[in-house]
Amino acid sequence: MSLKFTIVKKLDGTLGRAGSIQTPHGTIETPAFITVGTKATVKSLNSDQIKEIGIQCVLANTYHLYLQPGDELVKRAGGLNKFMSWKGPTMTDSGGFQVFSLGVAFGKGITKMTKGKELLLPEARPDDEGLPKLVTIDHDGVMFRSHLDGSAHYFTPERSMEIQHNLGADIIFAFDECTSPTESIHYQSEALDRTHRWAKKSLERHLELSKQNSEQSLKGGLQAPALFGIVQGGRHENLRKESAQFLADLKVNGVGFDGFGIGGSFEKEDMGSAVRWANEILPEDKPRHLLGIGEPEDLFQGVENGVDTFDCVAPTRNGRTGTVYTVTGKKHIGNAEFIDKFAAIDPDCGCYTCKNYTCAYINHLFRGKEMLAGTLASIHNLYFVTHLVSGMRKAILEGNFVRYKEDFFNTYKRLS
RNA sequence: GCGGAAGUAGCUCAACUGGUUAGAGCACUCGCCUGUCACGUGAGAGGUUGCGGGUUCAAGUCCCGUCUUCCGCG
Repeated sequence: MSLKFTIVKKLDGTLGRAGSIQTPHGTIETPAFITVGTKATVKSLNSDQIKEIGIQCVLANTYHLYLQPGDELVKRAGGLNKFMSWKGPTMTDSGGFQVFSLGVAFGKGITKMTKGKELLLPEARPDDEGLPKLVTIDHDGVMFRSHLDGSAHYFTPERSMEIQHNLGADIIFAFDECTSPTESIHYQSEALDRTHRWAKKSLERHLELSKQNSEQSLKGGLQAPALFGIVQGGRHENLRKESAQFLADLKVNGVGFDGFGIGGSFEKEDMGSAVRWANEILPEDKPRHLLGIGEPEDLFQGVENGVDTFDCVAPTRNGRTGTVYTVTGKKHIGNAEFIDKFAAIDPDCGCYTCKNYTCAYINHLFRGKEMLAGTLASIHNLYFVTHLVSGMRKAILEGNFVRYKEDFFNTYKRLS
């Protein structure tokens, strides 16, 4: 496999560690925050801006790129890196999250992270009646109805691997079923069996394709990616542990996964323990990615519990919709208090936005619905989160992680 | 000066022949967003219906007066 993971230093008394992941397109120093670029673009930013922020890696999406412009086209373009003109490491998600986001979550306001356990009660679940259904799950795969034009597309683990190999990211993920936090333990268990069955099929097909790829790469084709298996199991300790063990042990012709993703949806307070259950079992010498997690408090929890990389839409989506991160918490930059605040979002921030623009100006851009608004806020938010996590790495290496965390939460308050 | 039309939320406009608590869009205020269906979305505040009389059980709506604006004619 084309990936090498090295642990440089561990965080005493926890599962945390600082290390590096070497990929064909460069090294990711971990812990690291990875930026989401679903459709081969970090929304509103170009490659130079992504690089200047200090972003190490971009994660794109299989389902979206398969629908548009098509994985074959991306392959013809020379792969994801060339297509989007990004020289650093890349990942692609398998489409497993869309089983959830376009499935049971579609149009119902259910999110990956629930707040308040009442949502987990069956009687609080929204009714299915009259709502559009874009996903049908069966034993072998998932039928998606395109959110773009309604056309039907059947995804299997094998198909997801083929698409991801065409896209050509450095790290790809097994096709899984991301379940809703509102599902019963019975359903979670059933879904987990599916995810495990699909994990094996993903690995098998991946190895076949890798063999073909390596023959092609001698002739100048794309290098074979590394494959991460995904741990599921919802909020349940036994399922999480079972899943971690299954994936850790899974081998095809003596070859296992190159790393692991931890997926699923959580009740806010349960996330840390769900991650710990998995990471206590997953092999220490393989990298672990926590899928779709990204608020500052969650990132600290993830790192302490042994997560190496994260991806999350929060910095970019929040930025585009007017919420910015500051050392005292999140703020709505479009609010009236910023109309005439002629100072940077954070005077001590080193990002391009804070070095060049005032709150008043960004407030004006949001009120005027100017495109630059989302760009400037995204730059700031990505810088904030990226450097928060790289700061954790530095703190682990220097042995002052606890103080780093305390200093952060001394001023940072959650909005809600 | 004469004739006509129109005055309803900050703005643009609704409200069948009089009939509950005068609505909507935008703007405004405040939320929300965690492997992107997303430059998305929810809620709230905001009106003595130009002003003054009258008819009626009941008036944004009908009548009279008055003010303002627009159009046409002098």
